[in-house]
Amino acid sequence: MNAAFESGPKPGVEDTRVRILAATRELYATRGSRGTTTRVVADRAGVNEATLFRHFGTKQQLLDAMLDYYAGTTNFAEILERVRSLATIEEQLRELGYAAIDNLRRKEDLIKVSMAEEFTNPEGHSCAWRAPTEARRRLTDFFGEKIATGQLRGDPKWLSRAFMSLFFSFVMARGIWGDEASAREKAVAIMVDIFLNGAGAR
Amino acid sequence: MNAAFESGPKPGVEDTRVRILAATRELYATRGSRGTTTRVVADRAGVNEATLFRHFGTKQQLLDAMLDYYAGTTNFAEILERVRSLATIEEQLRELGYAAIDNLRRKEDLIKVSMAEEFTNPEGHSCAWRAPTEARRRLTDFFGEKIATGQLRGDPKWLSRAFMSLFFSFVMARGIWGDEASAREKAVAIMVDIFLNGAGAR
DNA sequence: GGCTGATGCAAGTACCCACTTGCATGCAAT
DNA sequence: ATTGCATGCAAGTGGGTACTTGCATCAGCC
Repeated sequence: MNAAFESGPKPGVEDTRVRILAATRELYATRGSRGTTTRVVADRAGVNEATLFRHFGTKQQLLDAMLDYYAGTTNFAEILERVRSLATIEEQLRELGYAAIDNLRRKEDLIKVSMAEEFTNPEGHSCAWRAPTEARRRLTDFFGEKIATGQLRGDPKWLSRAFMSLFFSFVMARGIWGDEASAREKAVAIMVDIFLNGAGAR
Repeated sequence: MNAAFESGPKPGVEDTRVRILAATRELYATRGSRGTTTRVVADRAGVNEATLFRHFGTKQQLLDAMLDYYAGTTNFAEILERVRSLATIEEQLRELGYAAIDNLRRKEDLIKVSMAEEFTNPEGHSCAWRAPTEARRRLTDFFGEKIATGQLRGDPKWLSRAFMSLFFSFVMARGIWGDEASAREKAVAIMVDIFLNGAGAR
């Protein structure tokens, strides 16, 4: 029986799990944890509600499993590899900006909801922050090297914080402010310019 | 009968309203709109549940009234007045940074929850964004002047966006990243420095 | 064929919630 | 004193929700 998965469940089982997790994510992102009802999750997953409980035991455990499944770390090391191959620091920062925006957008729904849930639920599922935290650590290291080689100045921890802030807000506040949704390239160019050279007149 | 409030409700009535609104804010901020139950609101306000409905009709109307009451605009014009009296642009920007952080912190709870609710609820109570939107408009104007006088360069809309991003994220992501909660002054100094002069080595 | 384990199905339990109703109370203006 | 109004109180209604249970089905494996 599927020798590749020695101790794992049968293929069909894993499939059910994933369908449930996907449905959970959809609902969690659009209705929040309190708005996510087990019944609707089961329906959307094309699965009986009892099956859902047989798999995950509890609604809370289901939510935890979902966040664990979807908020996994992005391969930031790989991105940095690509970035390092670029010639100028402007190009490198722009590439990082693109990566930041793309990754944030991919999980925008989860991040927004988790941000509030963290407030809203005492025992917040903080695993939604695993990826950003990891990214920031690596970015701090990267900026540390840049400072060492004289391309940047300042405290790498604060630089990474400022840099990520620029793009974090760009994604998160997109709906609030005038949008200009298509302006990804422009946004990156401007933010990187400000980050590198400042807004002061020269 | 209390000639000062010709058509208004009696003093005791207004008091009840406010107590209910305060309790609603507390709960909304810590449990989200779905987690805010009329019963608990009434209890916390020291008021009968029926009274709550007699005042606001509907839970939704209560939430709307609460957000309208608490998310009112901050007097940004006044802040700009104070800012303009400062000598250097560094000082002015720092003062703006302080104001941004203070205002955001004062409504941090509402903002975080509203950010998710906007996703979570189709007809989001977008009035939570009134103040930030207003602030950004005025900040854009302010930066426009600075560009005209040659103290800043760039597009005022993007400058205001970048500037606010720096502080928005500082407040919103405080819990996520290493915190350094007390670092308000340091944060402002560093963010303003980056905004004005960039992080590029000089 | 017989066993095992994942699933479907239907009904049920024990809550919780938004919202209502009818009546009593107490305060304040007239 | 009487009237009006805000409020308290207690019970209730209709609906939703998390979670359970018992049984039938159907697949693959021995």
